[in-house]
Amino acid sequence: MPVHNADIAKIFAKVADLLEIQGANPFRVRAYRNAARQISSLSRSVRDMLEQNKSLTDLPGIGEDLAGKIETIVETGTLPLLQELMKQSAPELDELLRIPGLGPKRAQTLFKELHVTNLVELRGAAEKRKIRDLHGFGEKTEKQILQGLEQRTSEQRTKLAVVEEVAKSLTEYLDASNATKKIMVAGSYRRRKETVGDLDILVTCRQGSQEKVMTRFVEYDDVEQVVSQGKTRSTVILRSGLQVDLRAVAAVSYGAALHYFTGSKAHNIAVRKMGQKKNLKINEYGVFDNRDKRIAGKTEEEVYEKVDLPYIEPEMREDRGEIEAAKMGRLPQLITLDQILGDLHSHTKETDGRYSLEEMAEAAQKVGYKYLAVSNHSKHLTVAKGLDAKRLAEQIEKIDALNEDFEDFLLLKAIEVDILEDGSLDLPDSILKELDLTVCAVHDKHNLPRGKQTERIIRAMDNRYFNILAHPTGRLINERRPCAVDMERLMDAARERGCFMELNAQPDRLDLNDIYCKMAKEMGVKIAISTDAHGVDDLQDMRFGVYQARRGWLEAEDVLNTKSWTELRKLFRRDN
DNA sequence: GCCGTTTTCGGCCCGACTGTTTTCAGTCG
Repeated sequence: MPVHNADIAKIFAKVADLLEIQGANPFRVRAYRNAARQISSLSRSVRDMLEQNKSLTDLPGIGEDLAGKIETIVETGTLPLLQELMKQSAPELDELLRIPGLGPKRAQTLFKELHVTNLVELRGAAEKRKIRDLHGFGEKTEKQILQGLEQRTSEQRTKLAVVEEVAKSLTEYLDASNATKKIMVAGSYRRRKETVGDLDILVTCRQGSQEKVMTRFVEYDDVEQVVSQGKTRSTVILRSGLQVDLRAVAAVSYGAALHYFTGSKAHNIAVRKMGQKKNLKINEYGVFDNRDKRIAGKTEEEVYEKVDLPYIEPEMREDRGEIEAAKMGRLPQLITLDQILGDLHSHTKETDGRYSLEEMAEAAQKVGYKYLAVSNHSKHLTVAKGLDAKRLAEQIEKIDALNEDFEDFLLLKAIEVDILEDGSLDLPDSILKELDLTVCAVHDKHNLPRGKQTERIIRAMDNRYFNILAHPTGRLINERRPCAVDMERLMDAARERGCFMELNAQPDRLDLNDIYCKMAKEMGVKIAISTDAHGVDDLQDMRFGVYQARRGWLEAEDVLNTKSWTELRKLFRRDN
C-alpha cells in the first residue's frame, strides 16, 4: 500500500494533537502541525521525491528530523513516535480536541482525572455530571460538551456555492439597517475555497452604531444559537449548522482586518513574520512601528506594501509559495472570468440535459461566449440515454446546420465518451474523427485499484481522438471520494500525448482540485474549465471553476477556453 | 522541531470572548 502525502499529513497532525495534550513544547507541536499542512498542500508526491533522491529538507518547515520521520512513514506506513504517544495516552484521545470548547488542557484534565480516552467515554462522563466538578470546568462547559457531541455527527464543511447564498442574504440583511458602512465576507469564502468551515463577515459601522449592528446580527431570523456576543465580535450558529462570525472594526483598520480575517492563518503568520523582521507589528488593527504608531491599515495593499510585497490575491493566500513568488516579483496574473471565451463541456436533452441544442446555444451567446461544445453522453451510459454512433451522426448534422446561421459563435461537435474498463473508448474512431473534440470520462468502476485505474485512463489517452479528461478523479465533494489514480502519471501521459485535463466547474465536483491544477501548470498540461452544464443556468457555474483555477495559480495561457476556436482546433488535432 | 542578511542558540503571531475565577486560564480564530 503506497503512502500518499495525505497519509503522512494525517500522522503528523495526530502526533501534534497528542503531543499538545501531553503538554509538550508548543513550538514542537507547531512544527508537526506546520509539516502536516505543508505536505498536504504539496503539488507533488513525497514518495516520488524520495524515489528521485530529492532532498525533503528543502521543503519549508521540514528539517533533518522530520525528513527522517517522513522516510520512515513512506517505508513502513507508520511512525514509532505516534505508536508511542498512542500508548502513553490513548489512541483516540485526539478526538476530544474536535469538540468545541475542549482544547489540549481540558482534554488532559479529562484523561487524568476521569480516565476519559474517547468520545464515548466523554459522553458518559458528561451525562453522569462528573465533568462539572473538575477544576476549571463548570456546569456550562459540561453542557457545551454534550451539545458539541450531538453536533459532531453532522459536522461537515459547506460547499462554496451553498455558502454563497447564505452570505448574500445575511450581508443584505445587515446592510439594510443603514448602521454599517462596509460589509465584506472574509475567511476561506473570500479565498474561494471549495468548501467553507464557517463564514467570517467584516463590517465597519457608522459612528456609535457598533453595538446596534451586533444586536441586529444575533437577531437574524436564521440564527439558531448565539455562541458569543461582544462589542467587536459575535458568533452565531445558523439553523443549517453553519457558524458565522461577525467582526466590527474602525475604518482605519479595515484593510488590516480584512487581511487578517481573510487568512489563511499560515499566510498571515508568514506576512507577520516579515513585519517582525522590519520591527513592525501587524495585527487586525493595522501595521505598527516600534513606537506603536499605526503606519498602515486602511487597505490591504498598504499592509503588503509595508512588508515590501505586492498585493497578493486572496485565492493564493495559503502559504503555498505565494510569499516567495511575490518577493521575486513572480506572482501569476490569475485568470479572470471575463477571459473565458467558451465552454467545452455541456449536455442537451438528447441525453440527460434539460434543454435543446438551440436553447443551449442561445444561452451561451447571452453569456457572451464564442463557442459552446455540445458533449452528450455516449451509449455505455444507458441511464443518461447515451448516444450511439448513429444518433451522434445525427447530432453532428444538426449542429452543422445550426452553425450556418450563427454570427461570431459556434456550436462545437463533441461527445462525453465513456472510458471503458479496458481503456477503450465507448464509440468507434470512425465517428470520433468527425468531431471537433472529445471529452473522455470514467463513469463506472470507480473503485479499481490505483494502478489499474491509472492504466485504464492512460490506455484511453493512447487513442488519437482523446482530447480532454473529464472530471479526472470523479469525486463528489462530501459525497464520493476521488478515484484512486496516480495523478502525476496521468499528467505526464497527457503532456506526452497532447491531451488535456478538465477542471469541472460544477460546485459539487470542482475536479481537478486546486493542488492538482497547480500540478498541471507546473507539469505543462493545459486545462479546460468546463461547466458540464445540463441546463442553461448551469453555464453560470463557470465562476466556481475560475475560482478554483485561481487557487491553483492558473493564468489565461494555462486554460484552453481562453483561446479562440482557431487556436484550439490546432491543439485538438493529434493527426501528426 | 525549525530556522538564521544583527542569531548555530534562542527565539518562535496576536487579540477577543467565555466561564470560572477572584485576576485569569483556556479556547478560538
